[in-house]
Amino acid sequence: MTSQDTALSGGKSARVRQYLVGLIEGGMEPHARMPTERDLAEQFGTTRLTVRRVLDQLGHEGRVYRTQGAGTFVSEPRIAKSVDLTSFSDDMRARGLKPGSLGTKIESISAGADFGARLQISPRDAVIHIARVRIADGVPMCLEHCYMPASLVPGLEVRELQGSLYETLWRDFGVRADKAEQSIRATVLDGDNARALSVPEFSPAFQVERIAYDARGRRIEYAVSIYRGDRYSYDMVIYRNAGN
Amino acid sequence: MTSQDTALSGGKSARVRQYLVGLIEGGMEPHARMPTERDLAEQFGTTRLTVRRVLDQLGHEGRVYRTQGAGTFVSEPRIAKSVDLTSFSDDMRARGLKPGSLGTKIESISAGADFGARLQISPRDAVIHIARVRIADGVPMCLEHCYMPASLVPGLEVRELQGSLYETLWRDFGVRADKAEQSIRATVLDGDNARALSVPEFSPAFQVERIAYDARGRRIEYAVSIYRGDRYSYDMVIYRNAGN
DNA sequence: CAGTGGTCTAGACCACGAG
DNA sequence: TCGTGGTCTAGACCACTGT
Repeated sequence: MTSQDTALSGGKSARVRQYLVGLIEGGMEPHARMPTERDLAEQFGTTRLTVRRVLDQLGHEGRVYRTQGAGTFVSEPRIAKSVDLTSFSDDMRARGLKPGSLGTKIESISAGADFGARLQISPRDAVIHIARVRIADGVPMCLEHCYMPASLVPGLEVRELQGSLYETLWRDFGVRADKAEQSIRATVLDGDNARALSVPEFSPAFQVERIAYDARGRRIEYAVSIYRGDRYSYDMVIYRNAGN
Repeated sequence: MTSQDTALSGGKSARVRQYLVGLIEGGMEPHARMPTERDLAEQFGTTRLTVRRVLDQLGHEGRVYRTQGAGTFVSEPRIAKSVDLTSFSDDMRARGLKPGSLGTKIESISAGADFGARLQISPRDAVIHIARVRIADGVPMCLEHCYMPASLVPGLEVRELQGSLYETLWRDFGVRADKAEQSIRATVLDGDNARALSVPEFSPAFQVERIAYDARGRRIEYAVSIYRGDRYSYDMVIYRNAGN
């Protein structure tokens, strides 16, 4: 849909990206200079434009920073990549933790006005509701409620949900989440939620609401998650845009 | 530094962007189709690449969405542009509120180990500390502590800080914030902070830490802000990236 | 000054959506 | 089938950094 997809497809950008990510993760020191755009273009038999799209994207993800006239440099690793659409599983693995779930429940309900509006389906359509406690290295991190049009995931079973929901959607149902709108709010945990996350009542937490879309713009998921505030932060790189 | 700057400079992208933002804000209905890339390129005497950079950027900002084969469409307005580097003042004005400050204090301190490291200056260098309660339509929204190398803002006075700090930096000191690394945490308000924001103790809040850079990569600001959780949310559009 | 990233041109072909 | 956005080519010139 935008240049992000570059690396998903089999284009040249993908190879350039893999190479550069390999460099970054494979031992380049922070603030070390990356190869120049022109060198990379020649090395991969492509043009600067292609290389630039990849480097700009890596810049957005906070993995490199670029300075006109000087070069492109490896960022310090502390900046996370929270402005990607990632599954909880991938997120935890990227942090070196082992993701898992507790007490996964699946039910089918009718959408009603609320979920109907959010998923843009009829209020009478069936919706699959998945509730899970997500854990990392055995520690509860997040309470997750996910709602999907039942027509998208016929016959979804609990046992398919060991790992990443998005992986399951893609592997078993050919549905791919490409984009999402996400809203993050600050909240405190009430008794039930606090117990489920093994933290004291009134602990700070994030409430994250998300609507995910596939490449055709169809809404495929509405999710509400509660993340422990003591274990989570959102780290991002932001740029100044035009004054509009 | 990246394509964002396009619209800051006087290039053709700027004109295209202004035109498109004008269309979006000037009455196009949500989900209405925007002009095609080829039409825009012809209209502005430029190429598709230039138009595409602008449209991709607007997509990232959540103002339009794009579907291959179908076109580019205006987003529903509810998605905010929180992944921009904006000042509190601009942010509030974009929401239709009148920004202001209460109890602004400026002091000069020596950086010490902490601010020295964060601003990458010597611990003995002077640092300007600005503390303010930011208000919108007279209502306290946010507590802001901002630290800048004193050498960047010689002679900065309280009276210059009526509006946006970033505007003051640019207008009076030629310093422009182009990029920032930002970390958002969930927290609860203790007594003093709760009183300053006129909310009950233990209310949920965001703690936002930010290091701002200019185009040359120099650190120009370290800021810690506490935002009321009941008045604030972070809304963003996120895309799925390569698997890496 | 040489070399880097930033912007832009003028095309091309492909993948996909809708009629 | 036609028009859309997605990817890519092979150049060009400019702005800026660092020596």
